[in-house]
Amino acid sequence: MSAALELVGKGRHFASLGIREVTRQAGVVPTSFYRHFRSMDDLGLQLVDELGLVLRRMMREARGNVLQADKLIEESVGIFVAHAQANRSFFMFMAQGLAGESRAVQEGIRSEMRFFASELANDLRRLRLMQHLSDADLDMTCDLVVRTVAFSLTDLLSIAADDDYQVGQVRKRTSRFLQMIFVGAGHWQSESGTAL
Amino acid sequence: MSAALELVGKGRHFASLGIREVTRQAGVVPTSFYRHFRSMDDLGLQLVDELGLVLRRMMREARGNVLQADKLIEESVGIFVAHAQANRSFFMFMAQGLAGESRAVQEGIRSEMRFFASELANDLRRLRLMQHLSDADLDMTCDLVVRTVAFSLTDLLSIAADDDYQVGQVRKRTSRFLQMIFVGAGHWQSESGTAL
DNA sequence: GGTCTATGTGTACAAGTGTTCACTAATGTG
DNA sequence: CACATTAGTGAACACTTGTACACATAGACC
Repeated sequence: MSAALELVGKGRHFASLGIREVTRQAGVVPTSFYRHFRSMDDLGLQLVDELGLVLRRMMREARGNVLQADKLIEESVGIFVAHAQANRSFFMFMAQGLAGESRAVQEGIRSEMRFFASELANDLRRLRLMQHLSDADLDMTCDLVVRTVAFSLTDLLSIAADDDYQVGQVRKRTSRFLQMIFVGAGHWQSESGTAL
Repeated sequence: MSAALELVGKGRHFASLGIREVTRQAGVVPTSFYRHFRSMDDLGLQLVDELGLVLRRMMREARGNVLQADKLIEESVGIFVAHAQANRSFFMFMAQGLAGESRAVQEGIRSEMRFFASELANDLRRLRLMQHLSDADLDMTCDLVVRTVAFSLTDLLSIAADDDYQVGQVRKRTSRFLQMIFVGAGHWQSESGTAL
């Protein structure tokens, strides 16, 4: 699994990896592959499971570190970016998998994102934020937030990991996106029938 | 090029396609490939160019058909969904390419999206909408809109093309996302420093 | 009609592919 | 200690792959 991630981290697409290639990178003979996985799709699925762990660690850290509510967005985005940088290959795999060729992997990643969104909704409830929104509307908002962050991932992964200026730009832009979404959420319902 | 698209439409990932496979699908001998393309990456780049045409056709239709401003979002999303359905393989290629393994294709698609966003901004200006936003803020808003729609693409492409109910759901959800964004844009600046 | 260009064909080759099978070394458990 | 399980090995198989080269054909243009 690490070997596959390393190859992805080097710019390869998961869908184009072969069994021999992965085992070669792992410094192991091709037949050994079958001791652990039935197929490449299987490996992909197990990677999705591990991705879930990475995301949960990230959530835990975010919950611990975001203290003052007025910088909630900036700090959360910062933590996200930091984790994405620290686990670049993992997040590349995630970005690839969303439109990948294994339906199962695709669904797995999608489900991780749903989980993430619902946890975010719970956190907002716990913090007594956005209390005027119905449950459904809060869920929708969080879904939109998670999608927006996920898309920023592709920005982040397409620039050099050590290009601090560009990374800063991505962080700033993502924060503003989220601010706009939350401004919209703040004025939701009251006028959701008007304008445009 | 059509052959490659057909394979993508069948669920394959572009990055995993080989020259022989594509030419086989095209009903032509492998060596013929080199008459038209230098490599698979090259083929991908030409597909991006053609994708640009598809997107422009879509914009033109949207501009022609969106008459009453109060249904602007619903109608635009409807047109987008219709085009995505009619050119499923093309849009699959686009979704794949965003996190694909060819840097050039990636950048090409990204650039098409930027163009799309800037055209959208121009249209809004022409319609005298969102006039309280600075140019930069309008651009940002349109960027966010385009990203949101692009992400909906992955929802759309992951469900059966003839599942009208689910397609309707995607359309409805996408519209609500955009509404929320525009509500946010409508209240931008005035209070962009407050709350959350 | 002769020539040029674009496209496609057939053969060939070295290298890489997924999978199988029988074998081996290490590990922890009774 | 004996034994079962787990992880790794090496050789072999039938294919598939990218690419090179010389050759064929059909249409456009003088």
